[in-house]
Amino acid sequence: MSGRIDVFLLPQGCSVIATSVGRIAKRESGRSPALAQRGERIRDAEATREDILEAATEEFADKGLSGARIDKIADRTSTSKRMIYYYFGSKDALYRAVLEREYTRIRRAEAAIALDRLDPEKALAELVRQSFDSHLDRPNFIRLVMNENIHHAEHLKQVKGLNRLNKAMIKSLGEIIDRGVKARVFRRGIDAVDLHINITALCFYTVSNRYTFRQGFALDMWAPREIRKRREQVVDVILRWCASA
Amino acid sequence: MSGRIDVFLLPQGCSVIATSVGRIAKRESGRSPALAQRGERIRDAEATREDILEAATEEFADKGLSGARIDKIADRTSTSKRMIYYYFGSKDALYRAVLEREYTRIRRAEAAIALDRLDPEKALAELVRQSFDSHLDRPNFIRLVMNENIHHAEHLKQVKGLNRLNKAMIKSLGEIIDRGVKARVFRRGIDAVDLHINITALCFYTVSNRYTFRQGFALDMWAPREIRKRREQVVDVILRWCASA
Amino acid sequence: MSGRIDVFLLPQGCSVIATSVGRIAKRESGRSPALAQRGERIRDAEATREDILEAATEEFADKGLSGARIDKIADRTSTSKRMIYYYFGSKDALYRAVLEREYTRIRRAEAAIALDRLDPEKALAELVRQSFDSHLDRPNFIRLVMNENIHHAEHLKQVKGLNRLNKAMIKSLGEIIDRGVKARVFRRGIDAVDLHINITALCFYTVSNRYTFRQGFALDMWAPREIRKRREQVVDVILRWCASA
Amino acid sequence: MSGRIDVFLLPQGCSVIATSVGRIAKRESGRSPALAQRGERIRDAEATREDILEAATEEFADKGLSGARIDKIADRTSTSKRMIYYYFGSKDALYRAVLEREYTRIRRAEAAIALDRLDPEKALAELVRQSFDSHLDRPNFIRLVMNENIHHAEHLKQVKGLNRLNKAMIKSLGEIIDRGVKARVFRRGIDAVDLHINITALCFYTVSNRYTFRQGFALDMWAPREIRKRREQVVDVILRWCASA
DNA sequence: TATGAATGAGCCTTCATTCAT
DNA sequence: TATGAATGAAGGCTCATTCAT
Repeated sequence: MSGRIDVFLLPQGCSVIATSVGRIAKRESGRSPALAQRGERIRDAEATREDILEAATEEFADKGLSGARIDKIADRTSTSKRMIYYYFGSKDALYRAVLEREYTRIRRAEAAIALDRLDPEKALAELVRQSFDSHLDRPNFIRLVMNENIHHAEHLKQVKGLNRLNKAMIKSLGEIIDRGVKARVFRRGIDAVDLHINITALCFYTVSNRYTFRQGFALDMWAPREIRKRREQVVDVILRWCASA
Repeated sequence: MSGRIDVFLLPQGCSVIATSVGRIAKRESGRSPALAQRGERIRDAEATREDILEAATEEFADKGLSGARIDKIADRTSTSKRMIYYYFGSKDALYRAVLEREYTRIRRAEAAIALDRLDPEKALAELVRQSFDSHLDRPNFIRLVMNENIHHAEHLKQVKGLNRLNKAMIKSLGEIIDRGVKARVFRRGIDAVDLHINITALCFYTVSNRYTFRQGFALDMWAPREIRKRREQVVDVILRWCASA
Repeated sequence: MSGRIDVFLLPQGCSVIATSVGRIAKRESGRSPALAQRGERIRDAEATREDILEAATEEFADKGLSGARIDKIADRTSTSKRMIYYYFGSKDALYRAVLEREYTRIRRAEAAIALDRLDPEKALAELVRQSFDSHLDRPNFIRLVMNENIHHAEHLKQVKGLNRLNKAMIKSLGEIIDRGVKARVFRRGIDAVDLHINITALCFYTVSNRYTFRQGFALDMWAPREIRKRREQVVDVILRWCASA
Repeated sequence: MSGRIDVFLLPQGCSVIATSVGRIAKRESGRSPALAQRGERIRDAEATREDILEAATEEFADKGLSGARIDKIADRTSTSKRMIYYYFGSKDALYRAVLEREYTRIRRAEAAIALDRLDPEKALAELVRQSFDSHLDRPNFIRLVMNENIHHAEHLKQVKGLNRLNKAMIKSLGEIIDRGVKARVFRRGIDAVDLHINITALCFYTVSNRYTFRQGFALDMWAPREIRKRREQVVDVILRWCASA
């Protein structure tokens, strides 16, 4: 149950690694009854919280904040509606908890170290691929981000410690650029934040606008064949943009 | 009746020109009384419809379909809530009317002809700039598109005649590419649809993810200075991707 | 344009003859233009009234007073909703007009004279059959009567001159009874009003409770075969009740 | 919990016994606190349901489905409008629940056994009297049935298990007829269903058409004196119809 | 006589939230 | 920690009716 390690470029421009935390098992035995009970209680509480958050994430991603229904969330849950209020207090607070969890679920990328061993072009290509896959793997998160942008990020404002996450990513990108410039494979003057924006824009759009695109072009950007082609194209766009000469 | 001519790359990939139709003037003179009276009636009805649509566009873009309030829309209007139902029948139908209007308001680009006179690189650069500006000028439309994507474009499906709009844009891009390849300034093998996706992704993202980006980076992509820089950067990314050698 | 002559036992116990007044032809020629125009106007007005009443009768019978929709009535009409108000003033007034028309459309039965020539038993049998058919032929009227009873006949109260209609019927029944008693085929002591109630009850129920009966018995009382059988049975019940010995 | 035992001839032809279940008392003692508490809860819910149904029956009988007002129903209740939706979901569903309750509230007639001891004529007379009284006692039910017939029983269709109720009544009637034929007091060839229709028609009409009758005849069929007379007359009509010779 | 546009009142229904146990 | 019952506020929508021409 390690969770897959997952490099992610935050839509706002942060490369990270997500560990998909599975639901904590409800009961574990082998302890003194009292302790076990207490432990179970705690675990149960955590499990219930997780259960609710999981259901809420689906619903909020699907319907947006106002479109989501507490009743529907409760239905997807093994507990009752009342518990949602017991644990989270209100619909808005639950939404913020979902938002926060989705953002903080993403962890720093130890994998970034591995990139150091590759030559700059391959490192950048690999980073772009990982970013692309990370976007593709979490459409619910993308939808939550879209939802936040529609609402001027008014709820995200109340979630703390976001920009900390981005610094590491920018640093990684900066290092790769520097190495590339020294190796004369990348041109001078590329800003790490700009690079990040361009990578993310190309990745994000592929996931975010799937449905309206399909409506206008009768072409599904998510078909396996299209996706493979698109991923390499994004790599191509980025590498050509950075290339020297 | 000119309105500003507005090249627009539909998020799904269509370059067009939008003519922002303002509210039709209520009274025009110089006709026989009977006809004028009849004309006024009709114009009043049309004006009321437009009035409602304008208000609804704001509200729906701001709050999404379920978050929008008919009462709020009525408040922004010079008429009453009842009239909304008189003209549109239901909230959903009003939403679809807004969607349809926002999409069909965009017209074919006569300006495309002008691009023919420029050399391929300048023509492409100009097209990208126009696309960029078109996205920037219509944040409400962008938000409606985001909203549709969140909801799997289920409402857009009911709007007819969308892909027709895209063909012209793809054709324009294809012609520019061809000219560029012949002039040996663009490399071979660039697909017009791919080019369109890349242009749109970079433009769309700049507008769509403004708020979450600002939250993560403490940087406003829409500040005039940033915008000017970003527009040229998008041009740069695209031109480098197409460039030969 | 005679219309069928139609003996009817009013649900409250009145045997009458209805002449189904068809819609008045809209245009007749052969007069001076001015007069013709005026005439047409008048006829048109009458025709419009009839048109509306016809449509309203259907709707009110089908949905009841509160269930009926002015819009629906207007749709069934060749004129507009506005005209309904022009001619009748309000929904309630229209309903009363429908009620009054349905009741007064029924005329005295000249056919009753014909019954004089038959011997008492045959005369009574014939009267019952005519009553039965009259009920069967006008289900809309039956439904309006049911509706009135649900609402305690509060609207019927405002319709004048009803009981006048019943007197003739009671008189006819009385005469037949008298003849029968004299001829020793009917027993003494039968009250004409009671007789009328019993006839009407048996006829009315056959029409009025068709649908709930069908639901409870999976048997359609209106099937041609059933109807024929039922009609003779009603005759039988009444004759046996009146028979001497 | 006895309720009055009430032989009823369903308007579609079913003789039954109704037990008018009043509102269940809110508190009963003599149990363990926990159980009692749980019990009270359940009883409260049931009591609330009953309370609503009782009020709704009045309103629907009085105004019909579309004429009835949820607000008015709530006003007659000790709870709120919101609770109506909590328990029944919609106005239509509430109406169906009322219908179902009114129909199923009627139970099989144990009293029918008692009829076995009477000779056939007295048994039939008694059955008719009971049917007559049952109709008289439940004018609201009669009005609901009328309402259903106006609307082609479209809501009754969705209520299950109706015709089961009728079988017992038809059986009882059949047995009495058979006994009467054997005893040579009834003639041969009387169909139980026909008999049932005739009984019900005469009873139903007395209740259903009270108001229009009063309007046409200036005579109240429900006046105590009239009622007593009418009841015996219905018995008379039925017995004469069945009589041998 | 006729018509399309407009409207206020009120109705059915939903939703997030809290109470009592 | 957990639960079914209860609720006020408000939202979408409908309806008979009237206005302006």
